[in-house]
This record gives sequence, structure tokens and C-alpha cells, in this order.
Amino acid sequence: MNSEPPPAPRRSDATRAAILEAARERFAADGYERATIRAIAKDAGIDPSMVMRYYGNKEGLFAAASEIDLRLPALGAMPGRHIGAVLVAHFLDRWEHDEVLTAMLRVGVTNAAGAERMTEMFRGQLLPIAAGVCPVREEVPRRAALVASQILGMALARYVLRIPPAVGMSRDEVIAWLAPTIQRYLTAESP
Amino acid sequence: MNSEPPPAPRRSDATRAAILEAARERFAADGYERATIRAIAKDAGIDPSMVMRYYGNKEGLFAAASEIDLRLPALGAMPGRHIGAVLVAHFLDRWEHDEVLTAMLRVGVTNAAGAERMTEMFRGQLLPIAAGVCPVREEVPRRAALVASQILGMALARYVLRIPPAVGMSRDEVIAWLAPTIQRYLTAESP
DNA sequence: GATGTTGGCCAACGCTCGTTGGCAACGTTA
DNA sequence: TAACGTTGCCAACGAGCGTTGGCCAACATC
Repeated sequence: MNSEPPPAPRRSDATRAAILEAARERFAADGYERATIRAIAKDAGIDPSMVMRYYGNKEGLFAAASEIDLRLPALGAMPGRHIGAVLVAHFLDRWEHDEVLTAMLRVGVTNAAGAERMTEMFRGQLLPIAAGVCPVREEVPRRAALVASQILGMALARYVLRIPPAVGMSRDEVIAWLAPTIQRYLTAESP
Repeated sequence: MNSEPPPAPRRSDATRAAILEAARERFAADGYERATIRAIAKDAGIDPSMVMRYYGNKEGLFAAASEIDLRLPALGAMPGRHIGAVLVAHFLDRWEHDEVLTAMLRVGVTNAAGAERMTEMFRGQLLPIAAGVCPVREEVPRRAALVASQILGMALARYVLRIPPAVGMSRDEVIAWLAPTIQRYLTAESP
């Protein structure tokens, strides 16, 4: 993957980071279209032209800002019997502590590049997990997609649409309800 | 609700309808920001200023274009044992034949008004269904939200993000997998 | 047939957007 | 000290947006 030479530290690294952080916030809050480069630059305390210089254009900025790692636990560490609860808990944590996920969800719905990135994220990171516990090999993609549908659906209701009862549920409550669903999607016999 | 006098048929009804149809298509395909009034007008074969005349402004147009009825079956007709399968099948039908739902999902994610409308839609139409079959009265909103999370999540994966395995599943397959989930969210004991 | 109403287009407004190019200040290197 | 790449700001561009107001033809009403 990483075949670049050691990245020489630049004097502008702080600015680059500030832009990225502001971009993540704006994309998460407003979606792709309404998150303007001008607003992001203002948040970062620099000139809009700097954004162009460092990230080429708006698409490049989003690509950089949506670099993401789900940090899914390793395969071996996964207890097969409780994988549903572990996964739900993990995703709740990630979503609540990383606004990039909300940004991806917001942008993925309106922007083709965002949708593709989201799809790839799940294919690259959730699929291996599913492959590790799923009984039937050729069903792995479908089962991973089912898991994604429930996880993304809860994220949508809770963090984006903010449907009141979904927001009002406690973390443990969400886990208790969703874990059996995920568990079944991954490990149960085909219906 | 409907306390207006009988609406006198206007000569411009055809134009109004054409605008609305074009708007629904554009909102569904592009989301709120990128669906421009100019493009909608061009699709409808009229001048952009007509849109303003008939719907006031862009928000008004969206409000009119996203008027929606989930057409959920009546309470009495619902077989309690199979309510999960019935609901999933019903939503798949609705989503595949009415682009307004995709439009609402796209817009609801970026636009506050869209999100509110989507929340209200579910509260007004899904909540009563849940109330009819849910064992514990005070859990009705939460259970309805859980149902919404799975239904919306599948719609997101299948019709908006177009995650390949989700798209590739047959209608019956989706029903077979999701029905038990919905059934449990609505009728099972609290976990 | 005159008069008011409706349905439509055209041209333009003010604004914001992404993006560009030039120019000054700074730090490094020679 | 001179040359140079880096970092930043400023001003402006062209385009597209939502929106407005005026004008004209077709229709309705008397």
C-alpha cells in the first residue's frame, strides 16, 4: 500500500491539518454541496486559495478529508458467538467519535464519488469480517451488505435524520436490539 | 385536514403537474442543492419563472413535490404473525414505484426541512402500525424507530448508495432476510 | 367588442460559488 | 548578500444560481 518515501515535514503541515479538520466538520455538518471552500477556509483561518494549492480542487479536498479507517478489530480477536454485539458497539463508538463517518454518509447520498468511497470502505473492511464468521462462502457479500444496511440505517436515523426515539435510545439499548440482528445476518442459516 | 373549497380546475394544471413530475425526478436523482430550478423547468418544458409563480420558491416546490403517502395497509388488515414480511414487501414496492421516497431520503440527509418531513412521515404513518402490534405501550416509538432504521438502511444501501450485493439481492431474498428483523423489533419481548 | 384575468417567455438583478494568477514576506541555501 | 523555493493573501474571473418584473398573447366576462 504505502510505497512513498518518508514524507518530508513541511512548514505548512499545520495549515494542511487545519484545512482538513475544518473540511471534515463542514462536510459532516452540511454535505458536499453546501460545504463551501470559502467557509472551510474561514474556519481554518486561511485564504480559500490555499485550499486549492494544497488539495487541487474541491473533489481532492473531499477525497483527502474522507480518508478513513473503520478500525475494525482483527479477525482472530472476534468472539464468534458475540460478534453481533461487538460489531454494533464498535460502530456506535466510531460514529460518535469520528465525524468523518457522518460526513461520508451525508456526502455519499448526494455525491457519486462519496457513494463509491462508502461502498469501497464497506467492501474493504466489513467484508473480511463477514468472511471470517459466515457459514456459506458465496453468501458473504450479501450478508455483509445486510449488516451494512442495518448499521447505516441506525446511523442515518440517529446521527443524520435525528429521529427522536432513535436519538433517545441509550447506547446499551441500541446494542441490545441490534446485536441479534447483526448476529443473525452473519451467522444464521440462510432463511 | 382538507377544509378547502372544491379546487377550481385551472388552465395551468397541466403545467403545474409537469413541473411537479420533473421536480420529483430531479430531487430524487440529484438531491436538493444540485436539483436546480432551471433544470427542472427545462425538463418540464417551461420557463424557470413559472416555477416561482406556481410554487413561490425552491423550498415551496420541494414541499409540494414531497407530499407523500406511504399507503400503509390498515391496522385491521395486518396479520400479526406475518406483519414483518408484509411490511418489508410493502416498503420494497413503494420504494421501487415511487421516486419521491428516494428524493426524500436524498434531501432529508442534506436539508433540515427534508429531514423533518421524513421524521414526520414515519411518526405519522409507521407509529400507528407499531402501536397496533407492539406489546408494551411506552416502547412503541422506539420500536417504530428500530423498524425505520432497518427499512431506511436497506433503502439507502439498495436505492441510493447502490452497494452491489444489496442491489443484486432479489426482492424475495430481501424479504426473507429482513422480515424476521422487523417482526422481532415490533413484537418480541424487550431484550 | 372592450375589459380584466390568466399563462407564458424574456431579460436581467444580485449573489455566491470554485478557481486562477500575481505579488509580498519569509526561510533556506549557497 | 544573492538567489530561490515556500507560504500566504488579495483581487478578480466566469459561471451558475434563485429570483424578479415587465411584456405579450390567449382566454373569459360582460
